[in-house]
Amino acid sequence: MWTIQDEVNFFNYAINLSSIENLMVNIRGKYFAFQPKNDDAKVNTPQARNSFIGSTTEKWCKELFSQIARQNNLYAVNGVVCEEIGLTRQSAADLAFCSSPSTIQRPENIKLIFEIKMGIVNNYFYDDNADFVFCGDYTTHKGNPSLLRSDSMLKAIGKSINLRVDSSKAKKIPIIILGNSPITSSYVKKVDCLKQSGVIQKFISLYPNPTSNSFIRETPEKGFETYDSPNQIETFISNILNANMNYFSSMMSNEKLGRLISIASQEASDELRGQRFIEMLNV
DNA sequence: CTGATGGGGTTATCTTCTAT
DNA sequence: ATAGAAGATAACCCCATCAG
Repeated sequence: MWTIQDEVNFFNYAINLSSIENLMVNIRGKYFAFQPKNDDAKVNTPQARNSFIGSTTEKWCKELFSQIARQNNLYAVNGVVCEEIGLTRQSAADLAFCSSPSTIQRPENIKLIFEIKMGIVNNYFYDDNADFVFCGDYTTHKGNPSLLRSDSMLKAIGKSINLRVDSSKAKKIPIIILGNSPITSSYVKKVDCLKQSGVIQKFISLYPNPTSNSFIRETPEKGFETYDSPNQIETFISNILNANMNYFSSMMSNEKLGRLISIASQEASDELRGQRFIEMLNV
């Protein structure tokens, strides 16, 4: 799971590829990951670390999830492209479970899509020994990491909707959002509604203890959950991979809906009735 | 060049607190 | 009871990077 050590590792890795000026903000001669909450210095904060942290968290998730993928006879792949369902080269899937390790995939070989919205959560400063030292959780600095940002939530929801409306070929692919922070109270109802309506199967925080203050650990309908262990993730992922679900949506009159139901009801089993109904919706 | 993505800094607006 | 401060929210903008 996500820890302070992962964030320290990130800075130690990135400092070799970049400079401290590109990674941290200089406040009166001292470098910080974020400006502390009560600091009033007018500082110019670099944006250069963003793409570093983006690629790092995507690889981090691949490592965490690849074992689970293999247990299900699948591969965890970063940057999956599938034009048929709207995953272009410019807007690939951050991480997906596929039946082969290739980044170019056919829709039927993509079994699960992850959208990753993770970043540096805690604050750090750079000390005289060139070490990155923890100096407070996300409540102590001015940044607003991961799923706590409203527009990160909107981006995640938007990308998921893009997949859902681009073609019906993605209807069997569950979508999961991965973060490393809690969510705000204003998104509690929304994530449960997104789960209920099938657009997004779950928002997950991979950071079990982001603060000692109280925070939203999960929502009533489990549209958002904070996971404490890889075991929990494994159970959830295996269940969702075996559920054989369909995404469907529409806007139609009771009459038309009733007509479809009565046609579907002539099939011989629940399995076939469900299948027939979904087929009719996708015309 | 354009346009998209990444995380995240900034700010207008609204709500809540605090000191009269 | 009320004015102003402080805090929270939501959405805007930023900029490095990459693909085409």
